[in-house]
Amino acid sequence: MSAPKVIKPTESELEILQILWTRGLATVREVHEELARTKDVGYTTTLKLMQIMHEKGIVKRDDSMRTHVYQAAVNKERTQKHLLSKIIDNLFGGSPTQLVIQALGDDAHKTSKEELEKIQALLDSLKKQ
Amino acid sequence: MSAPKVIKPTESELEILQILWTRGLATVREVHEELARTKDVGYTTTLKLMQIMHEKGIVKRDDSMRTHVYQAAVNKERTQKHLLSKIIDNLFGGSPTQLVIQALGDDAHKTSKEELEKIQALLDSLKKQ
DNA sequence: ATCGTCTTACGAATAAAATCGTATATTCGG
DNA sequence: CCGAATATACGATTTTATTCGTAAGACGAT
Repeated sequence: MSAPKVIKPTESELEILQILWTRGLATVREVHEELARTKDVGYTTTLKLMQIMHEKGIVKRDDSMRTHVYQAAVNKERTQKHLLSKIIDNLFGGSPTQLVIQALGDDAHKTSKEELEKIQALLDSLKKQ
Repeated sequence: MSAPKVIKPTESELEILQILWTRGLATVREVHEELARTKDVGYTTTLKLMQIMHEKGIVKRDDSMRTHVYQAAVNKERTQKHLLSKIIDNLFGGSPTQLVIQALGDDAHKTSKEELEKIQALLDSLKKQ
């Protein structure tokens, strides 16, 4: 009867989750170095963030070693879906179509021919139902 | 030479913007009553939020009357695109395709046949280019 | 003119997020 | 063994967002 855990990572937490989702396992140092490539942030800040995420249950960690090893504790797709659903409500008045249209028209992220085909395939299968 | 203004409304601000985008013009009272239908919030909270948005330049207002009349000062599509772009980076590793796939598969917002057709049309026109 | 209502303004309390300094422990090279 | 480097823990500060109480002015009805 446990309520489906509400997932609401902050922006910073999302950055870290992305790294963990990609790498699977990672130490604070590894995560930090990846973060530091794109933003100016101190090591202890990253550490603290990951500790907080651990308290919240967003990440798991193996602390049997001196250097702890972290991994995401929340499912990537589920988190994406959850947040996206909120954005659809918040920003697109509940219409996923509007969101899709804006996303495909986003000049900052050109969609390649191959990707269009992928979407086409999904569209086809949705239309069949 | 003005830098393209960075638009970063908070969640609460977004709720208000949605109302203003729909109505065009609205008083604090009108916005508040619409907000109050879905969440429990005090009038002065709404007022304050809209005042802050005014300071930030997110909304304009006509204060020639005692009851001020507000309207959005930021463009809807541009704001959506901007925020979406950030989400694509933040949550989908830069791939709009992934976002589209998740959005179309969102059970909380079933996509109707008509909407699928709309997306199909957009897809067709993108493929031509 | 007065009362009750509605308005904005303003300041303050609370909460949440992000940042970092310092302390302490562990490890490793020499 | 000793010192430098590296790790975590912890607390404090800063920043941003949210919420609301209170005051003061304007308005309308009586």
